[in-house]
Amino acid sequence: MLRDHNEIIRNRYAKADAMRAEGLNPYVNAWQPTHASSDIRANAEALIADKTPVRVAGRIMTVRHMGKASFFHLQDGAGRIQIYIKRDVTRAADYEVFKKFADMGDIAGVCGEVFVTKTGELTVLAQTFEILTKSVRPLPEKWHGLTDVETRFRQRYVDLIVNPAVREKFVIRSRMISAIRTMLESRGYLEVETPMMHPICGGAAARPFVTHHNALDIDLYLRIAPELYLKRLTVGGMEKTFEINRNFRNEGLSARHNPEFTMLELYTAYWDYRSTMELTEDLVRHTTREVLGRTELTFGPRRIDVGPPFERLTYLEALARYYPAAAAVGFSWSDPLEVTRSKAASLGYKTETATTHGIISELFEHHVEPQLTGPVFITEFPKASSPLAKSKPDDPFVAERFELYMGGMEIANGYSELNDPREQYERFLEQMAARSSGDDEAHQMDEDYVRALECGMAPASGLGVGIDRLAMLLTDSHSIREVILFPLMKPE
RNA sequence: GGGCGCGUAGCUCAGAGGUAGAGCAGCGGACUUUUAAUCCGUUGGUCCUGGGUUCGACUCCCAGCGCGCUCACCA
Repeated sequence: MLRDHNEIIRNRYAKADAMRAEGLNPYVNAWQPTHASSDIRANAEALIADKTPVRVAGRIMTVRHMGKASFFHLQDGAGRIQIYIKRDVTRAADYEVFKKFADMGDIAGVCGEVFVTKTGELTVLAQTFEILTKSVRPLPEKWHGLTDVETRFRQRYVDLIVNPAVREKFVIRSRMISAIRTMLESRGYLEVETPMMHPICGGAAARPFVTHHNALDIDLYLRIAPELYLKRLTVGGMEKTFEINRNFRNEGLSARHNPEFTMLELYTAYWDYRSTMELTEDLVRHTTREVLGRTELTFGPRRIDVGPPFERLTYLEALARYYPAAAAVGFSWSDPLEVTRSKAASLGYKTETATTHGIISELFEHHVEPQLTGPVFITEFPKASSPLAKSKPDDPFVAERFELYMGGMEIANGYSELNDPREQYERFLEQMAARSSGDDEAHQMDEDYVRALECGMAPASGLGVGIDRLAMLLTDSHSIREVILFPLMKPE
């Protein structure tokens, strides 16, 4: 791989060797800039007026040779600044270095005065020029850049060099997480870190990755969710906690799924899901305003405004509104399986799914979810699919649970936490029964978690937010891979 | 896993059963305010891999690999 050198690469390695032969280091140890390109732009008038020399460093991106003078742009972390290098101004030895050794893609340092060219571009007139790092591999061309999706992800470093919009997306992602963290801290939440390696896999319904600890000779699961550990902290008296970190699910890849993805989970003692819904709304609105400076989002053809109060619909209301045929049939969580199946069949929908809630979920995901531009809270999920959630006092089939939908995607999920140890134990038993009848995503029994609940967990409510999906919304990205720096790829 | 599509120079892309093409990049030359700089000249290829058909395959066929879209899965 590293030896597949073509003529261009061989020539550039030869230039690096030639530099060494002249006593120049093609990979210098350090070089201190005084200004970023953005600093020069921000202070342009003063810098031009007092002729203060500036030191800037960056990657040579476009070169225009004109005999005994050249223009090029240096690209640094903040943007680009044009450099003018000319024989009768630049130190003679440095001018020679530029002529003999500099290539597009090299990282260079320049010191000089700031001026404006006659075409009006802010420019540094180089008094000195140094190559700080020799680049030997040619960059993609300047017009079309790099568009090949596979190369963009496999060689994200090249993508970041030549596609400024890509960098911008990851800046937005970082600011988004920072805004979330700041807001939660200001509201008294404590950021914690819980294990990524779990002896018992729980907190969600998903297939796990399995690994092995040699010294203990035990299998461990990469976590599919931090939920059960965070609620142990609630038992321990940590009343407001959150964790922003990776979850791992051993499932297929899609535009909305990467096997490792980032989740915000938070827990608040003494709250129920209604309060958590309000917090979720604040969180999304505040973060959007903080990062984008507005509340309106463009997501493909959709316009999403997180400014006004979020709409709220129960699960079955949403099904009825967005799939009117289902309303006519009238689904109910309390229907026996055969009844639900025949109702679905009357809609022309045949399924092998073995539960009432499973069939209704399929209809919801297929017919309703894509239409939920939102922001909209869907509430009152079936208890049978929410084994860690508290049920509604007045409806034994429904859990106090909500999900937030935006852009046709599930963004967040929250509920009132089940804290009755006996009921939790029984729900684990039901999950184990489902597991032994073939549902390999059902929860495992977690005896210690039940023991923790036996100590008494204050009433509490929790929230999970898909950070990658939120980043997709804030950056108008339609694949999760656009907001994950190094998405999973098959090895080359 | 199924279906559809793609894989040609460093990059972006044409092409076609009979010598492999362009632009940009690169290399050589002219040019001291250019910015897709311009002008002259020029190098560069495992046409994804392996089989097959054929006098001849980059092209057609089969298989594989990688990628994309999509369906399934992901409540």
